[in-house]
Amino acid sequence: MEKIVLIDGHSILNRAYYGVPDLTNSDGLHTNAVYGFLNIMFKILDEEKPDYFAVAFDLKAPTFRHKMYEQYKGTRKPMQEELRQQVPVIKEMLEAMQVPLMMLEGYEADDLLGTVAKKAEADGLEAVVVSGDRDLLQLATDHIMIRIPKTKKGGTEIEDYHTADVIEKYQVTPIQIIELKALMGDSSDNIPGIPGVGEKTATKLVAEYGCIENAYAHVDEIKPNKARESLRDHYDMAQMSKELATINIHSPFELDMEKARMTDLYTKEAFELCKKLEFKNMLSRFEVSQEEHNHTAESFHMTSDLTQAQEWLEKLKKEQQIGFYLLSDEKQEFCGLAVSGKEETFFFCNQGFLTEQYLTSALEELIETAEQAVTLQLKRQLRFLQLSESAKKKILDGAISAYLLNPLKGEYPYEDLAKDYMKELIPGAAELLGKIKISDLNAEDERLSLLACYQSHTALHSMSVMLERLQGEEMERLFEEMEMPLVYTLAGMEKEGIRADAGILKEYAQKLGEKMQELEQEIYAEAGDTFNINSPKQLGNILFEKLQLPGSKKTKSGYSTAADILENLAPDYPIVQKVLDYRQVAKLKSTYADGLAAFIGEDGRIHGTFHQTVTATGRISSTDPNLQNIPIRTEMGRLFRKVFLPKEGCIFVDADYSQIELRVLAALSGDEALIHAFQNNIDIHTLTASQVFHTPLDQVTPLQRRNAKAVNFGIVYGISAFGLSQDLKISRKEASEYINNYFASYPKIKEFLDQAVVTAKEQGYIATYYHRRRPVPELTSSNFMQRSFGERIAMNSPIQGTAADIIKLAMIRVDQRLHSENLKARLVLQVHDELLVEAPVEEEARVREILHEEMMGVTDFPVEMDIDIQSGSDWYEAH
DNA sequence: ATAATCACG
DNA sequence: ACGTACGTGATTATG
Repeated sequence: MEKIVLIDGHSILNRAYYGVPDLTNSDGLHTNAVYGFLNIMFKILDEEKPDYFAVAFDLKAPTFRHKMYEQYKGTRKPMQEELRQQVPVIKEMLEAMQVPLMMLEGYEADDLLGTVAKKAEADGLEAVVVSGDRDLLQLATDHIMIRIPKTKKGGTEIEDYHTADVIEKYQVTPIQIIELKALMGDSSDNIPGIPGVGEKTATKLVAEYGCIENAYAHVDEIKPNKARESLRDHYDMAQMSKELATINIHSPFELDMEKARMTDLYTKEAFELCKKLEFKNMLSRFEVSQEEHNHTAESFHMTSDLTQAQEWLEKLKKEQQIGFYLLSDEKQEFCGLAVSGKEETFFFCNQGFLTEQYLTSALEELIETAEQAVTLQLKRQLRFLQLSESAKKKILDGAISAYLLNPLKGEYPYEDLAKDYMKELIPGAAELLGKIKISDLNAEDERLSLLACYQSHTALHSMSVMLERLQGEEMERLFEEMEMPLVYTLAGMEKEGIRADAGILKEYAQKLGEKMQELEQEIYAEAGDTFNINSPKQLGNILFEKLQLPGSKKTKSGYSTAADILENLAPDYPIVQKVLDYRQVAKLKSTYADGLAAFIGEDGRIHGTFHQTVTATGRISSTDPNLQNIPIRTEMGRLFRKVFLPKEGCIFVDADYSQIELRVLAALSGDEALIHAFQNNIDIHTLTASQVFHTPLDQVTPLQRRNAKAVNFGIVYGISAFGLSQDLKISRKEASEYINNYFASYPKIKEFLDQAVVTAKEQGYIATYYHRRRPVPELTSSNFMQRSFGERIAMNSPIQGTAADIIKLAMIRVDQRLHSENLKARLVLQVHDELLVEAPVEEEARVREILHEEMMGVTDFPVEMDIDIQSGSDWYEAH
């Protein structure tokens, strides 16, 4: 049997608009709705494989049905501008794909869909109607299926309805959907309905009386008094609603079935439009045009031959600026080298005479010869290279420059750089490789070449644009003098790693395991049931339902069992304390005891990864494992620091900035009181306590100091009375009193924080002392919560970011000193305000001096940076 | 894949 | 009235 698919254009476009996060192409054109529409359309067509296909749209002029409603209600909601501008785009796309658009003056899309679907059914076809609008359910029969897509996170789910499905879900026949809608109304479809009649009552009425007219015939019998009276009072409304809800299946519209016959959607015009809209993962659907899609690849060449390679390398030596990319596989094994000149890119396979040794040396030479060399993700490649200091200075990393230009993206794959800075659409790694692993490919596989060449090509050709932008935004020095040198420091730290004792870890794991079992049994005994304590859902049910504990709070999926809630209950309920203990022990065992052990390499050291392009503020992050969140706040956790040891003959020297963020705040704001306090070594939390609580300095109680410390934290986080009240478990009123007192004592800080918000609103971004930018799009949100979030970001980012800049500069300087003074001591960890150095015992004194000089010497603020230095034979002792 | 929780600064 | 403190990453459970 032949089949026709009909799409409700506006309805699906609307669904897509709200279901797909905002997308724009380089021209600033919003494309999310079009993108979502096409995804839904392709999915449906792939599933249905119809013989005919058309899309219905309303015409702009108000239709009869809407006019009627507008008289009643006065206005209609205007369509959002971002959505409105996408309507002509999707129409253009469909026309390019030769899909007929069904439109008729005076009729809604619903009417055309109904008319065509019924006609198709009568002609012996299967019809599939796709809409987000449940009104359409009235069309369902055994041969007309209504499909309602729901854009969920992670994909599109579609609800399908034939007659039986409608009855099952709504307890009424499809045609009675009209009655149902007329009674209960539908705000999204502008049907008023009967006041006071909701889904329940409407369903009951329809089930009982079949239709509205019959319900009115028996209106005296209707049970709920309210509904009966409302029905009586609103007879005219019921009639109008029914008319509004009824789809006209006899509209004078005829679909030209020949034009609707499915042909190839993937026309040249559609391809061009997709390209313009930058729907690059849709381009793969256009098989015919794939070659054109890859036109840049025409300038790529590969070889495994030594003579050929030598010839190409000679050619490359004449280039002033080169791009390069050392390709490695998942196991970090060398796979080949790509080098780009102005016109062409060459790939050298890891094959025959072209060994890793040969190729890396060749690249080192090329970098020496060139004036500038550009790559992406340099740090990964440094394991293969030995560069002179002069060579290091010539290299730029495009992923890092892209991060500086927009630190909110999180990832900077080459295809994004090509799109954003070169207006080139090229296939990404996922598209090139699919699920294939690089290590499974032959050394001469063309896909390896393409991958490396695209990286190299993009690095080279995007950099000029990015440099210009960086210049314009005054971040050139940040890039070249801070971020690029830091790459080498971080690479050194990763290569060095940090020694960790597997034996001690195993011992802790054992002990923690025993403790866990103990607690587990005790918890089960007190709960009178066994359950999975690690499951917040099960735990919440046990605590707040079975045991009826008070103070439950909501989350999206049940009760909150977060620590701050449980801590309130712990003093009164032993089981809660045990759950908290269990959680702590379980965390320590899984993340640290077992977790860290898995990362100890054959050399007895952990080689984690530091990320330079991840955080929004400019901080470094750490993974595999995260070495920046090793426990310290509880003694049981702190013991893990005894696992981290210096190698034979070495000692740890640990230096951390004291109060770096508050010192930065003092410097940036110029607040005299705060500057004076730091200059005179006054305990900052005690001072704040004395100001906030109007108490003489020498009479501040420990509790007051603790609370003042929370206020200081709050200031750095972008203060809010609510946040502070929550943290200190005090009323919002008290919290805002604290804050007011604080600002009265430090007026320039208030000025500074207010100015940060104003500046961020004006410019769209906020910057650190060293010009690092963070965009704050949240500030334009119409949502109060979002906007407040943006304000806190604007207050916090320059502080956190400037502190991050300072320690980055310190790292570079310390690292350079260690090298230039030919010391064996090496930087091994950075934890945001702390540097850990592994030093031969005889170098300890020198290293302490260097740390002191370089960490303090970064800034010349009116407030000096201060550091604490300690040494020890493990990290526990040294910090 | 996402949410909840918790480790750090 | 709204409903959160800023920045991260790993683990576990669960859809």
